[in-house]
Order: sequence, then C-alpha cells, then structure tokens
Amino acid sequence: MSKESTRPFPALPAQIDLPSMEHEVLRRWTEQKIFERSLEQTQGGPSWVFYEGPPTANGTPGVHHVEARVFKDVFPRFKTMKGFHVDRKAGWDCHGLPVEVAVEKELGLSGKKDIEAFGVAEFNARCRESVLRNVDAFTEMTRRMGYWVNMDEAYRTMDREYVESVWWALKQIWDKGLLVQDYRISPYCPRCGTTLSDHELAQGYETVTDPSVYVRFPLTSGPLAGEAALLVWTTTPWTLVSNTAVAVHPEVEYVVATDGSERLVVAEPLLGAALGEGWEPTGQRFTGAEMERWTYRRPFELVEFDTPAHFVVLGDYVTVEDGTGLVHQAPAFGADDMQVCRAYGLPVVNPVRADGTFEEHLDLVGGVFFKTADKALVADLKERGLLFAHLAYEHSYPHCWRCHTPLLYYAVPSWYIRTTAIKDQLLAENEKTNWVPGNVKDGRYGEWLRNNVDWALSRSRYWGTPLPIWEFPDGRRICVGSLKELSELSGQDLSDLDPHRPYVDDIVIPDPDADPSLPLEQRVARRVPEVIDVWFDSGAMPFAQWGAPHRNQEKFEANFPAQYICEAIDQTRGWFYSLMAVSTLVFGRSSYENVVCLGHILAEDGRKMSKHLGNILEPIPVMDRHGADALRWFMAASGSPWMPRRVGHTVLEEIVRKVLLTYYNSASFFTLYAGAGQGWSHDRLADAPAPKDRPLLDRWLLSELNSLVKTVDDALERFDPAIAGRALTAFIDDLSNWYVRRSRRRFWAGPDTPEGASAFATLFECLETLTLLMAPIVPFITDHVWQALRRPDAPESVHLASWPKADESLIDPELSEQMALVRRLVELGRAARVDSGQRVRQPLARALVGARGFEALPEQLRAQISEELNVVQLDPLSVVGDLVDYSVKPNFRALGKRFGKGTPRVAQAIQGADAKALVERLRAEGSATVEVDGEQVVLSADEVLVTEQPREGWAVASESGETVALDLELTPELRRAGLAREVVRLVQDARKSSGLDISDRIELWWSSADETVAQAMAEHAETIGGEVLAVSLTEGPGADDAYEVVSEEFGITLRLRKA
RNA sequence: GGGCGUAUAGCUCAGUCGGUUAGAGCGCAUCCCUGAUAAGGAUGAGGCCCCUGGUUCAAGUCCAGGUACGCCCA
Repeated sequence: MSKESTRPFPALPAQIDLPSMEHEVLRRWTEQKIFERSLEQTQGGPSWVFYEGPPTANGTPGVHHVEARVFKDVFPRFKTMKGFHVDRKAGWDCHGLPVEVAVEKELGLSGKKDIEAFGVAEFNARCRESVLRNVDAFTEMTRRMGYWVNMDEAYRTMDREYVESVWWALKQIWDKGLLVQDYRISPYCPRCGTTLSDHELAQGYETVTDPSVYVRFPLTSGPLAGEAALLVWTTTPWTLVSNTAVAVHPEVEYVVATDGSERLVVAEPLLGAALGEGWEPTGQRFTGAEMERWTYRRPFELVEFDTPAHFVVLGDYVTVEDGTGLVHQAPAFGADDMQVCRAYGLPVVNPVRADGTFEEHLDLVGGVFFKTADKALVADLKERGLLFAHLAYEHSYPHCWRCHTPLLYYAVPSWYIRTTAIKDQLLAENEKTNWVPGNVKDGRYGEWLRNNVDWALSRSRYWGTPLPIWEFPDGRRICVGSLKELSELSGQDLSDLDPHRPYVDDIVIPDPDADPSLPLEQRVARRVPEVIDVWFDSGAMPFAQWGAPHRNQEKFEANFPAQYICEAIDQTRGWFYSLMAVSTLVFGRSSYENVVCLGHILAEDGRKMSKHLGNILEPIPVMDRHGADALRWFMAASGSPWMPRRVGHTVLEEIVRKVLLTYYNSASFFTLYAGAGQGWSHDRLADAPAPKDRPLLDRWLLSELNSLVKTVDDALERFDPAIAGRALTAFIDDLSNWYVRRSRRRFWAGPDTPEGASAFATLFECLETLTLLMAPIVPFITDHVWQALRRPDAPESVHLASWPKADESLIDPELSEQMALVRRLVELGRAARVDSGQRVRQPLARALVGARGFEALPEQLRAQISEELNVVQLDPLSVVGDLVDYSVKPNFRALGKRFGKGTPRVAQAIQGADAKALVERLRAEGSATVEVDGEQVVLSADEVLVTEQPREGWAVASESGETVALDLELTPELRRAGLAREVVRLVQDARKSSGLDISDRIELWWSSADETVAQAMAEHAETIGGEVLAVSLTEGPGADDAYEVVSEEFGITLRLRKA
C-alpha cells in the first residue's frame, strides 16, 4: 500500500464560492502549465485541426463572444481527452472599416478628406494602437472563461508575415486570371467625392419627393414595331440620359393597351394602376421572355454608344409592385441594372462626373448637377411627346449622412475576384462539408453559393491589406506576391517595410525598358490605391497564420485542412464563405470539414444587446458573479445552440443550483463520508464487490452511468453538447435525488460493511466518470472536484486524463425500466400520502400496487418502494379481489401495427368489452378474445392497457394505468412506530443544533406523561439508540448540563449530551 | 422583395420511428425534510401544441398554403 493511498480523504466543504474557486483553478493551470502539458502529452497522437476564426479586435468583447469561444473550447478539450493533438492558435482580425470608424470618432475626424488631412501614416498608427488595446481586453476575457488557446503565438492579420501571405494568395488568383478590375455600383456622395459603406448608408435615409415619370419608348423591331411603345417608369429622370436597355420579367405577362389613339405595352397586373381610366387591352399579349431583344428608340440621343444597345432584356428582379413592370436600365447607376446589362454584353455609359455634374459637352444638361437636370429633361420629353405622365413621388432616398447631399449609385472602378468562375467547385466542396445544424448546408449557405456573385474585393480605404497591384502609366500591371519580390522589382531592400499605407504607396517599380528621357512618373509603376476587403484576410488564415508559404510551409501542410471550425450564423456569408472561397481559389479545395454555426445570444428581454437599450451583460462581471462554468454550461448545453437564446442572471442562477451545485454537493457528500470515521481510500476499490455482485440500486446507477457515457460521447462526436448537457443533468438528478438519497444509510454505516463497500465504490466510480464527462464543458469545477477525488496514480488535472469508455456489459435496460417503474410508483404513493394527510414518518400497514411489471420486480426494488413510502407491506392490487374496479383501454401502438385500418374497430371492441372478464382472462391465459364484426379476434396482454382501482377505504393515486393505494388504517403498533420515528427526528435535530459532530456518541434521557409514548420508547429503544448513536437511553430527567428538547406535540422531553 | 429559421403551460424550453392521459425547469399554490442543510425535496393548478387544409386507421410530429416573429440579403 502506497503512502499516499492512506491519506485522509480530502474534503470538499459543503459551501463553495464558485468564482473564487475558479480563480484558484486558473492559477493552478498556469502554475502547473496544464494546457501546455495537455499538448505535450498528445504530441505523438493523431492531430485534430481547429482553426480560430479571428474575432475582430474592434470594440470590447461581449457575452456573445463567449458563445463561440465556448464551442471552440469544448470540442478541442474533448478530442484532447481522446488522445488527439489539438493545436490551438489564437488569432486577431485587425483591419477594416469598423476600426477606422472607431478611430475617426476618437480623433473627431469625419470622412476621408479629414483622414488625409490628418495623415494616413498617423491615422493607421492609431488604428494599430486601437486594435492592440482591444486585443488585451479579449485576452483577459478568454483567459477568464477558461478558453484554452495559444494567445502567445496568436496570428494578427496586420502583421507583415500575414500580409505577405495574403499577397501571395492574391497573386495565385491573379495568375489564374481571376483577379480583375470592373465597375461596381456603390453609393457615392458627389460632394464628398467618396463612396459610402453600407453602415454609413443606413444612417442617411431621408424622405424626399422625386419626380415620378412614365415615358414612351417606341418599339422599332418585333411584332409591334412602329405600332406601339413600351411604357417605362422611373423616379430618376436624369438616368434616362444613359438609358441602355429595358428590363422585363421573363415570366410576367405583358399586354398591349389602347385608348383609341395609341398603343402602350405594360405588365398586365399594372394595367389599371399605370394607365388609369380609358385604356382597354387590345388582346395582344406576350410573356417577358417573348419580348427579349425587341429594340426601341431611346429617350435621349445625348451620349454616344459604341456597341449596339437599346433593346429588351430579361431580369428576374423586375417586380409588378409599382411602375409599369418595364424597368429602364442604366448600368452605371444601379447594381441590378449593372448585373443584367453585363449579362447581355451591354456597355456602361456614364456621363456624370465625380462631382455629380454632367459632362460639359452634352446638350441640354452639360455641367448641370445630376438631380437638378431632372426638370429640363422632363420638359424635353414632354415637348417631344414622349412623356406619358409626370407625378410627384414621395419615398425614402439615401443621402450622405455627413452633408445631406443626395447620393448617387455610381459605377466606380473596383477590383473583383471572379468567384463565379469556381462556383461549381465551391458547390462541390460544400457538398463534402459537414454542417451543424445540417439545414445550413443546403439552406442559408447553399443558397448563397448557388447565387454566387463575384467577390468585390477592393475598398477605397486606409487601414487594410494593400492590394498588391502596381500599374504602369500605359496600363500594364504587376501583381506582387511578397516583399522579396517587391524588393527585386523596385530595386531596394524592402524586407523591413511596413506593408501598409502610406509606406507601400511610396514604393515604385521602374520600367527597365522605358525611355530614360521620360519624366520619372511616366517610367514607373505605382500601386493602385485600394486596400482589400477584410474578409479576404480572415479567409486566408489557414496559411497566413503561419506566414506560409514564405515560411513554416510544413506547419501549414500539417494543419490543413481543419477538422473543425465554429462561429455564429452571421458568418455564413462572412468567414465561412471567405475561408472556403480563398482555399478553393488557391488550393482547389475547402479548408474545413466540420463547421458548427451558432444562433445569436440575446439579452434577457429577448432583444439584441445594445448600449442604447442598456441591456448589455458584460462577460467578466457575469463570470465573477456566477462563475465561468455557469456561463459555459449555458452556452454549450442550454436550450438549442442553433437558435437565438436569451441569457440573463436567472438562467445562470438556475444552472448553478440545478447542475453545478447538485453535482458538487454529491461529491461533497462523498468526501464527507469517505473522510469520516475509519475513512475510505482508493485501495478499497479493489476490495469492493464486483459490479454484478452489488445491490440492484448500485447496478442501476452503474447502468445509467454507462449509458450516459455512450450518450455524451456520441453527442459530442456529433458536435451537439446540448444533448450531452441534458443527459448529464438527468444523471446528476438521478445520482443526487435517488441514488444518494436512497443510499444514505449505507454511507452512514461506513465502508467496512458489505453494503457500504459497494456504495462507496459505486458512488466513487460514478463521480469519477461523471467528472471526466463534464470536464470539457465545465473545466473549472470538474478539475476542482478532481483534486479531491482523484486516485493516487491519476493525472494531476482532469484535463490530462483520458476520456472514459462505456462498459456495455454494465448496461442493463431491464433494470433501468424497472427502476423507472419503481420511481413512478413512489411518486404515486407520495401523491396518495399527500391526499391522505398522513406524513411519511408515520408507517402504514400496506400499499397495494396495480401496474404492469410490478409482480416481476425483484425484492430489492420492492423494498425501495416500501422504504420510500414507509409502508410495512406491499401487495399487488389483485389480492383484494372483488374490491377492485378494472378499466381497459386499447394500446394503439401495438394494435396499429397488427390491424392497420381495422385498428379503430378492434379498439372499439376492447372499450365495449366487460373489463373485468377481459382482464381476468388476460391474466389467466395471457390472451383473450373480443368480437369484431362477427369475428373472434385474439388479443395479447400487451395490446390492452389495464387500469385497476380499489373501490373504497384507500388513499389512491393513479396515472397512465398505474395505481398505488395506501391502507390508512392505523394500529396502535403503527402509531408507536411512528412516534419512535418522531423521537429520532427530534434527537437528530437536537444533535445538530447543539453542535455535535456526526460521529459523536451521546447519552440520552427521556421523560413523558403519556403512556403510549412510554410504550413506544420501550418498544423501539434499540432502534432509536442505534439511529441517534446513543450509548445509553434512560427514562428520567437526565443530567442538568444536557441539551434539552421539549416537544409538546408528542408530549415528550428529551435530554442529551456528548458521551 | 428573396432566402433561411422559429411558433408547445404565465416565462424559458424538451418532445426519439406518427400511436390516442404532451413533458422539464422557472414562477405560482400547498406541503415535506432537517446529519448533503444559507441547501434540498414532494404534490398540485396551469395546454386551441399559431391558423387552414391535406396524407394516414392514427398528426404536436409528415405535406401544402397562410399568419406572426427573428436572422441574413436586396
């Protein structure tokens, strides 16, 4: 026997302050380097790759950040316990507009002009600083919540090595011809001369009145050429100058209508709304598809078109909500227009200059501000007889949030990645991906992929990865894949260059073949001004986190692809997409196999958390109040993680009480008794009876435990910790509120008795395994409990231990069923007790039970019922014979299988049969016949549900065909036994309130004027003495210094003192 | 406007393969326990399973349509 195995069993005090326990555990993890050791320990094992989706280091972390971080922690811990090596490299997303906006606010700047006046170098330095500040806040939260991730070697998307990797990837895409420049329609403020982000756009909607004009476009080809005109509606007459086409919906029906003098084409559903009174359909009708490529005469001949245009095109986005169902197309001023016209190879004609005015040379509108031009244009249309109607139209139109200038949707040259070229590949990669929950794959994400549009990559901003494209004055372009390459091209050593603006903008690439007599500017390539979409940064993380391929190429290869990633649902079009797209573009395959997407976290009031609403829950204060474990359990195992969930103090308190403290109290109970008296130690496990030789209660718990291991393991393998959590909660409840409660006496008896030996072994084994199973979800409390419970040769931390395996031989479904019946019967008995007004301490003579399976219950299980209900005898209801009423119901589940359509008739026959006769035959012969439509049908016992109830004189409770009836007749003997129980309780109370230790022996005196009490005391002296650890039990007043209890209710005075 | 999701007790949520007495926790009411005890437990009340239609011997569960809400996108 080793020295350590004889140590007194360490106690877990009944009271525990969870947050301070967690701080202590955190300290120990750091001191003993538990995380590092868990990685070393699995070094040789198979690797399981996890990618950290970098949180945007913008703003401080909120509880919603805890959600994904819990999931990012639970599965790596689980896999680690299973022997996998799970490298966990943290990362921070550093670039992007939100960072810029925050810094702008800090500096009191407003817009790009301000930033440039302030200086891009200084501005970007401030952005970097802001990011670092927030990284610190995230680091602290991450540590506090127990998320094990290597933050010392975190990747940062703003680091030189990272940017270089991104450049490399862009060059791969460039080399494949998929990185191209094209127009992009962006909201644009002509006064500020800048495009606006979606976020800025949302702030600037104002209600304005615009002209609403209906214009005739006379047809020049097709069946209606020269006879009719298309009627087109627009609220932006100034765009008619650039009219390029007219879009119709392919499936909408268009009709020709006439007022007797002219013919117009409109969508049928809008006929009345667009034309008003006096117009009749001519009967001619066409689907949109039939009208494709009909040509028409354009409204204005002010600008040149170098390619054929001005015909009908098909667009799915056309609606018949308002207007005429025929939509004027000006691709320079509308995203839909751009997309539709591009598909027809139509040109992008844009006569509006960057300041919002029309080009000077144009007739009618030259030099006029775009909005101001409406008036002259409408007047001209009217004069030429093209204007059909002119109304005022009030609607909400975006304005610049800064200067209130109406915005222009404007074609701005922009860089795109032609993801549409790899769409099929993306769909194929998605097919191979395991999505949790599964519906995202074909739903939200699949839908997004199927409607894939090219990735608009460039941003006209400052704080981002600069687009590494250099351009010569003659238009030749070079895409640069590394600083080394840039050094070679530029002829200077740039290995220390900060690859951000403005420094990178200063690097020029000389043209070796250029005529040296030209001015310098004409002989060098300069970088294009844009930076790239931050989503590309994060999508590049599989290789960029290692700086690959410029460095650590082998690390990248060993960690690609990932087995697991996880973020909230809003990342479907964000990181989930960029990660898959970048890898598919560069390597031809996706970079992840399993992806879990979580629902959002809401405030307790069901709304989004926002400063404005004042319903924000700060993560660290929450964890310091309820504990990180409670928050982790909530995130992992409460409700359904795929759905939006509300978090607040109430739910967390419930988790603490219901799950964490119940678990902890069971462990604390165990250590209390294991440390009492002679004590229990791990070497006793070897002496304990084999599981199959233990009492049924123990075998039941071990059966439940091993089922639990299977359930939890299976659930975690399927990335569903909520299922695991529910099973764990149920087991904890079984353990605490049935096993421990029913076994108290055996623990009290100590580990030296045969029953005690089993009880200690069983409870220890269950707590040990339960602790392992809970460890990935609630790593603090489990490691704390582990310290008290662990065997001498067990690892120092539960997180260094191995995941348990289920012992299937201990799973006994029949026993499980039987115990479930026992517990249902106990509940019925308790209900009957409550009805009868007889408290449980008063023994009753007997209970009668009517329930399927009752007669087959082993004696040990019946004893559980009679002890729990405190009845002397337990009998089947049938013993009272004629005093029982029977009722029968059809068991549809069983009947349905056999009779199908005939089920209702058989069911009716059962309900109509003589219940008593039917039951008696079923009991006697195992089958019975009923008549159905003149035929005899033989029924088996399980096709009929029997309920039996005694007629009178009993306290009865009955549910779902199961009945418990209590005999309420009290004999004097039973009353005395009840009194003895009351006395025991009084003494136990007194022991406690007089401060005695649980194993202290006492001297006990009693006196009573009641003859019945005296008789009870005499009769039950031995039992009472044993229960309360009395070395003596004497009638009389007792010692003066003894502790006294007087019970008027039972007419007895008791005195006790430590022996 | 499009896509996706959700709707079950006052509240938050489970509900397996479709089976006829739909569950849990919180809250509420009434109690119990008092050697796990600043805890714990029992019992009870409380249901248009969103609506309409369909499939089926049988629908909270499957199908279609609608309504409401949420998210993403326009």
